[in-house]
Amino acid sequence: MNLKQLADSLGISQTTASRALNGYPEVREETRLRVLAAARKANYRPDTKARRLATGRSMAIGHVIPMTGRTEMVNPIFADFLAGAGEVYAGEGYDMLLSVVGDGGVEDAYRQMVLRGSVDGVMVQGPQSEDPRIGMLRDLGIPFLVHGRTRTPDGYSWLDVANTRAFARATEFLLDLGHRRIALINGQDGFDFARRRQVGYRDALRARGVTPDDGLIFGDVMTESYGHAAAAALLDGPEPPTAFLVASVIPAIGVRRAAQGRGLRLGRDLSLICHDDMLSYLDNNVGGLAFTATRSSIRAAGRRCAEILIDLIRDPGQPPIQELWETELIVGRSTGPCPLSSA
Amino acid sequence: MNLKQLADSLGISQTTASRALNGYPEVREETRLRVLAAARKANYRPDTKARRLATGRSMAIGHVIPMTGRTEMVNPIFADFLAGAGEVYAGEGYDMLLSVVGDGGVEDAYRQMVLRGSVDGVMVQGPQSEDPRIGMLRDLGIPFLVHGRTRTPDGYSWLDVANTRAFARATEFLLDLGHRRIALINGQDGFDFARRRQVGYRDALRARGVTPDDGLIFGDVMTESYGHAAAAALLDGPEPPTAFLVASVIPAIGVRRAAQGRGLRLGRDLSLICHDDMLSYLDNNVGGLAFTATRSSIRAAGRRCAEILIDLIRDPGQPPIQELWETELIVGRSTGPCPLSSA
DNA sequence: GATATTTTCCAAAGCGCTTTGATTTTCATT
DNA sequence: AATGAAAATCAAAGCGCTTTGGAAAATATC
Repeated sequence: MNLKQLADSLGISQTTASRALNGYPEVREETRLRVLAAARKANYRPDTKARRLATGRSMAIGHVIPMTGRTEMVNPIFADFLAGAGEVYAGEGYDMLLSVVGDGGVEDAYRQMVLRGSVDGVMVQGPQSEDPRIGMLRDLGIPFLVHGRTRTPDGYSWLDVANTRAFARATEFLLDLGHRRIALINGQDGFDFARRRQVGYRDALRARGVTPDDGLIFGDVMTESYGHAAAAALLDGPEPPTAFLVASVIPAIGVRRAAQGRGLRLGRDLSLICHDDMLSYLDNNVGGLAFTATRSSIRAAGRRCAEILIDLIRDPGQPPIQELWETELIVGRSTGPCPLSSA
Repeated sequence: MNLKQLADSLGISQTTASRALNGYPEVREETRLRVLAAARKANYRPDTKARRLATGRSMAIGHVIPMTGRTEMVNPIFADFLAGAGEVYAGEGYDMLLSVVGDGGVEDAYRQMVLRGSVDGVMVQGPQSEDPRIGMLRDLGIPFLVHGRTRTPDGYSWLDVANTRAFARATEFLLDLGHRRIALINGQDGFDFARRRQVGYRDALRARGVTPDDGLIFGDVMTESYGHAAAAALLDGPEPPTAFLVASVIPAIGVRRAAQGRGLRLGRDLSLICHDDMLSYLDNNVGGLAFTATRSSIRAAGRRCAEILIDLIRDPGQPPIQELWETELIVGRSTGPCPLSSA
């Protein structure tokens, strides 16, 4: 059943039928109801392929999720972000177009989407400190929103959490508890969020007269086993840290495993603060993991990013929208005074 | 730049240009090269919106991911499955259309996609034992593939792991180690995979003369805190189990936390086997979590599901394709002889 | 060299919708 | 009843591509 058939069956023109369905005012109320009723009865839905061509809008937003490295990992954080964004898209009538590609193909995936006119806008996740996608998308002239920032975040729209401040505060919190040897189990080098977090950590240490020790700083893809391996190496080393600052609950679980495997209890023998993206399956509330954490919902970020991007699509002329979210520092049971500080 | 402009700039017809680009034989090799060169130079890509309307194929496959319950959780397992499927789609020129909807809107989301002609086929994840989506999709006459099965898996295409056998084997393994009180920390009731796993568990117990105890069986959304809560309740109860059979590494991490919080070490004081979907960020290999596990890569399943679905789309007349995957039982460090069995 | 074939190209139709510009109908005004 | 304005409808063009049914050019056959 297509529009023509529907219109014919009612003895009206396609134009009128189309207008009735799309809520245009220039159609008599009685006619509109007739059309609506017939459409419902026939289970008619306008063909998106035709509608998109006719309107020139594809009513879709592109996401590209990269598979990182040899093991082809897909960040679970992306899933919650997608869920948040997807919620908003659904509500606003947009489709989400997802492209899963190897690390090398990310730029090309975006270019394809845009050049082929498959999307009205694209979302950029996990920007590097210098990220070629941003210049490319600007050149292509497509609305886009970056979740995160680059080193010099000017001239484009983004939403980010205040990573530097979050990690500075967390570091200060540990310093206040007497910790001096604080390890940073960071995300992968190159990502700007990791850079900013390290800046916050280093600045906070220096502000208290503690010289950052490069031997305490690790950076890698944020898996459980990475957290375990890093913590194991440090704890078995000559000068183990008394506290850990960890970039995500996932490696934090690995750190905890390493600690407990050595008979160390978090919050007593060892302190840990992690950044908590509030992943739904790894809930870190009172009944949950209960890590002390800097917290910010990645799903809420996804929702807001979707809203902003749709806004950008609807009004492409406006100046860049930039939004910086503060994190909460919530105190769990994984932190405590430095056991050596009285010694 | 559109096809007409490209053709005009070369002084040839749209037809010829189209054929040259799409690799049809009825165009001189020299002409083809001219067209290809001009297209590359102009950075031309055919507009998907137009192409889709013209061909009648949307070259897209629909996925619907539900947000479960009040807390609106999105299964991280879906992310790895999507990644696997997405890989194949990209290689075959299909787009992935993702719809994120509340539990109640799943059916409607599928119906929308199909009726509006946005997709050539759809993927069904996480089927319930009786799942209305299957009848609906069959009625709609769209190619679809189910990852998992319903209770009576006839007349449609699916790919599933042998859940019953996997959990029977795992149970037997624990029985062999002397365990008799084995808890089942299952997935949520209603999902067929959970039902089948429970069947495997119960059958294996009964086959050895152990009467299943309903007090040892839990079922819920597979979060970390669920695993923790269930294990805590059991361990603090009057007759704690000596072994746990857990539906996923995520709740298994929660079980481990509950155990360790009570001074119990996995593999010595308490045994645990979980099902491992081989999530990339929660790798359970030698260096990783090292749970004894029934293992099957969800990402590989995603890949294979995509292949089958594309096959189904290309040749819709064929009989249903059904594939049952066996799991591996890999022995980690979380299992050991029942400490009470000698008592 | 004339005819038949094959190869190469083209004009035009069509995909199912939206939207423009014109036309008809209805209603208000005198 | 005549006129003008507003409301409701329609025919047709157009979105950018693919594809059908010929036509023209190149090649083969006699």
